[in-house]
Amino acid sequence: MPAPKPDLLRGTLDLLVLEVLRAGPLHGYAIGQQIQRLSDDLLRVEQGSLYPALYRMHRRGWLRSRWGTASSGRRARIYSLTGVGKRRLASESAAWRDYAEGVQRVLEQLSEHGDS
Amino acid sequence: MPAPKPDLLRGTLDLLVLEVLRAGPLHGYAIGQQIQRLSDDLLRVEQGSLYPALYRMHRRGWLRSRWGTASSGRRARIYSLTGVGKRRLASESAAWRDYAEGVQRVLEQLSEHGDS
DNA sequence: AGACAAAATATAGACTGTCTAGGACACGCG
DNA sequence: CGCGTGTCCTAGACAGTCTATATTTTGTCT
Repeated sequence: MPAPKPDLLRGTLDLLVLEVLRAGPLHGYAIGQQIQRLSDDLLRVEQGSLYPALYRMHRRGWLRSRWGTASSGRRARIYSLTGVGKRRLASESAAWRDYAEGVQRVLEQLSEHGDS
Repeated sequence: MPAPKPDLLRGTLDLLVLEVLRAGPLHGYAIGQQIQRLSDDLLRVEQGSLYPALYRMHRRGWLRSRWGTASSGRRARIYSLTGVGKRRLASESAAWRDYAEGVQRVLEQLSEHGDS
């Protein structure tokens, strides 16, 4: 059962939320499930992490929100990307790729032949 | 100039240090430079992050340390992996791969065709 | 109908780890 | 002899996730 390292989630949660919303508006609870589903259960987001993250991103203008109805019929706060959010998604996405690439290089120890 | 997202480093710094030390003992200052070099400058670790991380890992028994001499001739604290550290490297490495894989799947949105 | 589980939002407080911003010391070189 | 730089060290600010708990509404089971 996932939720492995809090410190790994930190730094990627925003990216994950933005990416999930790229496919269309969704409410908070569903966003969490979608992350879990899309990642084939490799990732899990606790509610106590998700909601504060959504407020933060909303406050920063990356998300828009309105009250609506979930597919289950219950009331829910529906989030969608703003223009700023879309641009943010692009930059977070690029930052992640660079970072992951950097880690990968260290793990493979490709460089280093001792020039100088 | 790197050092892009503190929150990305968090969760991988331990892994990076362990991995660099896998190639052999090294002192703190050199570990930081090695991470930067191996990653082709994609990654950068501040001293204020590195030293506390080394103490933490030492305290947890992942690293062994002794006073020695850097290649420059100055005194330096040389770190090396313990048995626990090697095992830790393996598990951190696996956790990273799983996590990165999970993020990748979300970014590609491969699953989900809307069955139900 | 009534009870209970599940969906969905919400929040407080603890905890942990990185950053900025310094300071200290030793060595080598001009 | 003084200065730069390699090297170590630390305090405090800050941000974000976790655990835990509460609340409301809907659907389901007997």
